[in-house]
Amino acid sequence: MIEPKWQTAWDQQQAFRAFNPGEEIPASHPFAARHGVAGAVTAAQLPPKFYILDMFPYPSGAGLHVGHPEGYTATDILARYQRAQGRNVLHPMGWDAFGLPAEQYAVKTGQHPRVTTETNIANFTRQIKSLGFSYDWSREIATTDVEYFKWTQWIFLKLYNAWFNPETNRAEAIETLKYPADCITEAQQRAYRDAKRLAYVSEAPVNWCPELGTVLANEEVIDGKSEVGGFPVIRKPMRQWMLRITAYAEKLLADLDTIDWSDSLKEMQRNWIGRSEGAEVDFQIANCQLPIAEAKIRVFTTRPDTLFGATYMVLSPEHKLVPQITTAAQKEAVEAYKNFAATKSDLERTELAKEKSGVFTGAYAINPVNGEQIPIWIADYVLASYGTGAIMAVPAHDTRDFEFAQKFNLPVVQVVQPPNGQTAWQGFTDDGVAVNSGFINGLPTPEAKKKITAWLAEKGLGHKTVNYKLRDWLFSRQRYWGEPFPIIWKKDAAGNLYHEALPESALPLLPPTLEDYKPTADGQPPLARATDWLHLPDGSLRETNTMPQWAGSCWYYLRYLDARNTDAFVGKEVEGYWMGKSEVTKPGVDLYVGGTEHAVLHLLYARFWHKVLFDLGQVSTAEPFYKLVNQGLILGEDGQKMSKSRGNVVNPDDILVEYGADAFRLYEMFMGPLQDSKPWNTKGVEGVYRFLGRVWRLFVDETSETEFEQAETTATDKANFKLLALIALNASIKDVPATPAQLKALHTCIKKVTEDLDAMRFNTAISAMMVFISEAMKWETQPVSVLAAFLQLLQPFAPHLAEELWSKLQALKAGAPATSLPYAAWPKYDAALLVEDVIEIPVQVNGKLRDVIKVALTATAAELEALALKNENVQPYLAGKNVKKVIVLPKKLVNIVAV
RNA sequence: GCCGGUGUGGCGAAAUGGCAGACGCACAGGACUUAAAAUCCUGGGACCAUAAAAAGUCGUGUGGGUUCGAGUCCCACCACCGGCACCA
Repeated sequence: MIEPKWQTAWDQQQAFRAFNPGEEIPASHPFAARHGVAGAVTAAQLPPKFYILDMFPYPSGAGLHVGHPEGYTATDILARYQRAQGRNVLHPMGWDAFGLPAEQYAVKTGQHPRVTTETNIANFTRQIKSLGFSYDWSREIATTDVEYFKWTQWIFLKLYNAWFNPETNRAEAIETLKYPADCITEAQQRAYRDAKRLAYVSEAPVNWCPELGTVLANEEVIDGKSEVGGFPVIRKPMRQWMLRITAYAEKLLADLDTIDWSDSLKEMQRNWIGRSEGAEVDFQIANCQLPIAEAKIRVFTTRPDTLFGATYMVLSPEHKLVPQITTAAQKEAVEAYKNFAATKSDLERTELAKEKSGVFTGAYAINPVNGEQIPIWIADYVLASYGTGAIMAVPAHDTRDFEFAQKFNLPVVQVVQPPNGQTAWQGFTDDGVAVNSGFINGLPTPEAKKKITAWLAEKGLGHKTVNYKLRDWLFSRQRYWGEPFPIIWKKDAAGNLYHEALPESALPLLPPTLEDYKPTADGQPPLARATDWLHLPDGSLRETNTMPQWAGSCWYYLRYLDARNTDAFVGKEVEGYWMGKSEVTKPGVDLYVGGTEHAVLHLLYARFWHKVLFDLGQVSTAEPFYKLVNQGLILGEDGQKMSKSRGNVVNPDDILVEYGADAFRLYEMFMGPLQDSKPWNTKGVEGVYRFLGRVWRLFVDETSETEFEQAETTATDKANFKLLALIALNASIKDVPATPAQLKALHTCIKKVTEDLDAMRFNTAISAMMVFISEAMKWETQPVSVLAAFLQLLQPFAPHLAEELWSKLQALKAGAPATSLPYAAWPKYDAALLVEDVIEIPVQVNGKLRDVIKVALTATAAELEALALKNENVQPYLAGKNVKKVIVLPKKLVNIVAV
């Protein structure tokens, strides 16, 4: 009964509304009372902001499991803590509501995905609200709201109408693009412009998943299978929308140093971006009919120092020079191999990876450093999409080249001497000393690289360069339940298709109503079924792809700032206040908590969008999320990952019925460090439930509670919160001054809880409160002031119980006006109250503990040494030995070194 | 293969280089009760010893090292978890 009472009260008061600059603050709101502000105030008049964000959930039909509320509880505790510390706390919640399950359900039943989505959101809302989180629900958003995805489409237009200017090193409006001299006609300029946009169309082979009926981004393909569902993925050439995230590779990498994320997460992003420094080198093709300028093959290598050891070259089967250099004799074999490589699915490519394959083209290239003719092969171990799609093979010092050379009997020439004479040079890939390498002989690898790169540059044969593994982001999906692209397709006079953006005034572009959500018979996306929608009066066609689920989650944290703004995706002043940096506030989101599964997808995409918006002057920080913490997985009671098939899923609803939200919250935090994975144990919930019971019994008079229980069982109205008034406080609670011992217990607890919350050590904070309660239970009288301070510490963890007891305690305080607990100023500890007069000092002999002595705090080093040496438990260990040295750390320990 | 992380009682865990195991679960014993539940109190790393204790020895994945002193720092190895993986 306590929990619904307070949840209702918080709702009615809008207790956790976060106020924007310029927003009307009701004088009756506790925030106004705490900070002495009311009415509309400027950003400068508001207290410093604290933006604490959860990764918003996908509202699935299954509802919450116990993993979701772990992060939410942690952020809620900190939100409440920061509120008590006097911050203006922004703590919002919303829904990542586009997605496949609702669409698949629609395909099966014909029910509109929106209906399914709304039902699921309602269920999630109920579950989340039952946990007593202090979200500002007035800012709730769903990515599927028309008013939300209008702005998602708007941001897409920003990307579409921007290009990355390498000279200024940032994105700029497409209008600033200068055309080359030979770009004259409208069509030429359009083609040039379209090729530069941050959102562009590509015809490249994509990851097609037949089972899901859609393409997937590289990041969504794991081991040749779809991340969702584990279905096979094949490569298929298709026309697709791409986002030029590669233009931001360097910034995405470099700015990791400016944010407070875990090392492992940063490392994952670094690996994904995959920067590598090296050189591009041109190899002339021997005896070639092509014009001299075109008759060369450019390769990328991180080991230019091994150039003397390049004994053959390999092109990817898709390389554009392959048809031109292949000799008549090899034509058939090369064609066959190309077909073989093209039809292989990604999965097969991975499986066949162990065995190298390839075909000789019949052509030769000239090694620029020694003029030797080396054969040119094609092989699928060289990827078309990385570097230049061609390599120089140095079998002696590259594992893959070595395997290939062994299989096809190609020559292997040593050019690096391993530093350790024992190591075989064949297949040695680390740094060493250059040998058999002409003018770089004798140089260690780093110097050899430098010297030969400089030599290549001087001769015009090559230059230093940087490559990234990161690929552009495949941004279109063949789905119904996603944001439609605000794009139309037209034909020019010559009959060529081209695309054009809708004007901003045409937003939002709604998806059409459909009877059938399946793709069309000829493989077109479901939107193509809506012929009325598809065809515009002027003969142009709408784009039928939709955006991926990531689109909505790329910027939701910005919409929360100003969720009901109809004029802009976010107001400028509002954005500046919540994301801005000051002496006390961090730039961007102060704390973002979510699962590690989004390490490279969501977090990379969102950073990319944010950087584009930053370049375009739409937001004020270069990074969206200043501090990020990944909560660990909660495993089932069997220590296995929770899953339906294992039958070890714990439903929070069941725990709530049995133990209540406060115990649930407390247990989730008490299990262990937030970042660690740990198994669920319902018995553990009982432990913290017992603790809350002890808190309750410390405060409450037993007789009155019995009366309440009787009244409750006979009451007709189960939600009659007034019955709670029957419960009286324990007679031992009095408005009297606290004793020194009581103050010491309290302030020890305040110190520990405060420090632990600052460091996000929730489990040890709870244990400190347990220690305090055990202590307080022994007291004959409990001063109101001490218990009130304790309730303030407890409030972030167990807000319902704390509020109820607080409200009763306030009545007992003579004359003091009732303060709203969530806005009561966080207690400060007084270090002077914590000092002991007599302390215990361990005494060691040769590092082993032999006794513990009690001494005055003020005992000097000399006194401690004397006490330790004559200690009777220490004496036996000194017998027959010389005391060589005595280490004395006043207030800490004594260690006697004796031999 | 490469990168990152983690190894502490029966279990979840705690410990600025300074008394290892706080707090909690489970367990055992006791109090209250006709009884049970709830609650309260007590105990608890292992070994050795003992009627019981005290004392003692060992103990933080393994093996070395640094230090007066190591769960904590360094080196090597093992196991598990996560990520990447023909990226030249």
